[in-house]
Amino acid sequence: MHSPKRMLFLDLVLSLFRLNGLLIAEGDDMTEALGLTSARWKVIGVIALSNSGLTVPGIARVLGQSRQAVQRITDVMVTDGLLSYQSNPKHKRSVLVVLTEEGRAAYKDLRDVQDPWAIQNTEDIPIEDLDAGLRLVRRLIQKFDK
Amino acid sequence: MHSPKRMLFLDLVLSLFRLNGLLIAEGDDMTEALGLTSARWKVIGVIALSNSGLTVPGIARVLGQSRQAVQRITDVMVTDGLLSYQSNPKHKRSVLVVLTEEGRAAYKDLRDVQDPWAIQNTEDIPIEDLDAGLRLVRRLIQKFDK
DNA sequence: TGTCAAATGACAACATGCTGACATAGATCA
DNA sequence: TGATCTATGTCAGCATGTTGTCATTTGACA
Repeated sequence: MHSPKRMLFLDLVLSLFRLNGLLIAEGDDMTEALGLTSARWKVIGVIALSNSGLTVPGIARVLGQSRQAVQRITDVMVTDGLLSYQSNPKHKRSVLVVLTEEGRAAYKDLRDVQDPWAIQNTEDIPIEDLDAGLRLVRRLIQKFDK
Repeated sequence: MHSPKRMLFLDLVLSLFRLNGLLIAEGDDMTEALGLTSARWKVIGVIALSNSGLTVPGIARVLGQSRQAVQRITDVMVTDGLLSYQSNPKHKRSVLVVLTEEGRAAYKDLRDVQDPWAIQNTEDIPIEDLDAGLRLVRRLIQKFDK
């Protein structure tokens, strides 16, 4: 008991909570001028990265959130003109969520602030460290994502 | 642009969001039978690990959250008998938050489920990997925690 | 000591996540 | 085909986080 490994892991988990909060705060600060929030640029990012259209439950699966939470965000974003719903040939009720012109512009603006941010905050971190970290995170995700 | 490092970092950030949600879900499942939630065992953990007493804003600083959010949680936990407020010799208004008997019992129960969980989920991960991951996370925290 | 900035408590409004419940559409299979 | 299970939309309730505001207490400093 009190094995170093166990303590290390619990420390890692608590630190991840902390980092998560800081990253969301960073993202919110960064996109405040664009009228975006963390919940919104997550959705915009997922849609922009998908080739074919995505449904609301599809976005939720990518983000690992409930479809209801995503639905609420997308509804507001449609009202705000960033997204639009497009009839889905594969499903009568479940529409596809796509970026509007305004949404694509927002994604470009997002990239314009996000890229320098990413570059700046990794310039003193070896790429091997980032890669190893990503592999560990993915390994843990796979472990907990049942 | 589109440098591998930048893409790697953004991928890492998105994966961290995903992992954060999964860890909270894990914690909630694990402590459901104890009548705890993620917000509550975070608070209990912080208090249990502190030698001297902590004030509400102090807990908030450790967790990296707003004092208002922590205040609301602790108020409910006092009502539920897990915590109690103790007059603070150093400050007339800002009381110390301490664990009650019931709170200490809850912390023990928490440890009883958390320890096996930590051991089980790290048995196939080299301690060096965990250590490297923690160092990376801490490095990023330091970068964003102004 | 007197003043003033920072810390704290308290309250409100709001954003974002969750789960539960129910009806309907889609998919699977005997 | 028909029965049945799964996926989805929708609405509701709730937990947890944020920010903003204002009064009060602390603490630092001229």
